[in-house]
Amino acid sequence: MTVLFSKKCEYALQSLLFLAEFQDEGILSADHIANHLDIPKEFVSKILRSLTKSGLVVSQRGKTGGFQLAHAPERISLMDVIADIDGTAVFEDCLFCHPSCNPDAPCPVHETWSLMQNQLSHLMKNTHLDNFIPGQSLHQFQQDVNA
Amino acid sequence: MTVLFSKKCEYALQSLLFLAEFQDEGILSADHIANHLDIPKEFVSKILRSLTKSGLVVSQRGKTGGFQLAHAPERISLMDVIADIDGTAVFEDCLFCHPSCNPDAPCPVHETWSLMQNQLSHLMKNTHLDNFIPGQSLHQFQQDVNA
DNA sequence: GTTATTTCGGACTTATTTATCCTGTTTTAA
DNA sequence: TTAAAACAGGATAAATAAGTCCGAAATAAC
Repeated sequence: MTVLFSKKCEYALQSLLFLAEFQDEGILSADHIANHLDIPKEFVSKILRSLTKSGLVVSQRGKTGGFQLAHAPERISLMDVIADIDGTAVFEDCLFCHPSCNPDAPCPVHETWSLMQNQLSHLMKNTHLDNFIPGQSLHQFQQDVNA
Repeated sequence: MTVLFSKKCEYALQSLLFLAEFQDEGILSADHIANHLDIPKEFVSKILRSLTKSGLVVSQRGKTGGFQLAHAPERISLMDVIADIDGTAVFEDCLFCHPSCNPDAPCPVHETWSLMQNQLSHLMKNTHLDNFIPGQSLHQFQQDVNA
């Protein structure tokens, strides 16, 4: 039932994509974001606070407070978010091998799986928040996937 | 911290790969498998029992009992195992979209992500247990990944 | 200054996954 | 016939992930 990323990471991605899309509106509260994404408010709040700590967003306290991207959407990659929340094991570890498998004594699919991992990793690194804003071009994506 | 598949699925794959590799030795006990894979014995036992129910392996009770593949290794794909244990959501659901995203109103990476999912799905469907037995060719893999 | 609203941070609860235990049944071999 | 070894399966326990709560500090508007 696992779906590549943790719930936390999924919510983080969705929240940042939301912040990117409505960047013009300035600071947005956790409550506002949670309502629009249909995600538990307190959970979003907690996740955004941790993203604040790691520097991906900036926060403002007090009435009319909330969160905002720390950098331009085109400078925040999906990998930045994923690495911060879930880590990079999914892009590095060989899943199908017996425990003894390693680069020196690889299992038969080691190379192939590595290839898939590299493609995934490449896609995440080269996909930025701005690619999700309606109207953006898909050129970069198509190139990456077919590379 | 999620790594594509659940622990259960990972152990299932490793156990079946082990059964495929040592198919000549006939019935192997959960204890034997667990020892070689360094996985909790009772957990392996439980997983193999559920695989017995779904027909991927056959079991024999009593002293000298154990498990064996229900079909030839070349007829069991990784997808068979994954679909049985974890389901296929990871190959179908769009993770990056706002909840409102769907094929009719796709988010900007919908197509690209679908492509990645199809590649992954294709790889899992076209990779069979026999591909992991030492000495097997990698041709089929390389074709799939680069297709 | 007071009040309302929001982030901050930690403690807490709940749900799910992972792992273990125990009792029963089956089968083999001595 | 009996003992040992193994699967069957439900109950339980431990660990992790997901989600909630609350008091405190900050800030804007009145």
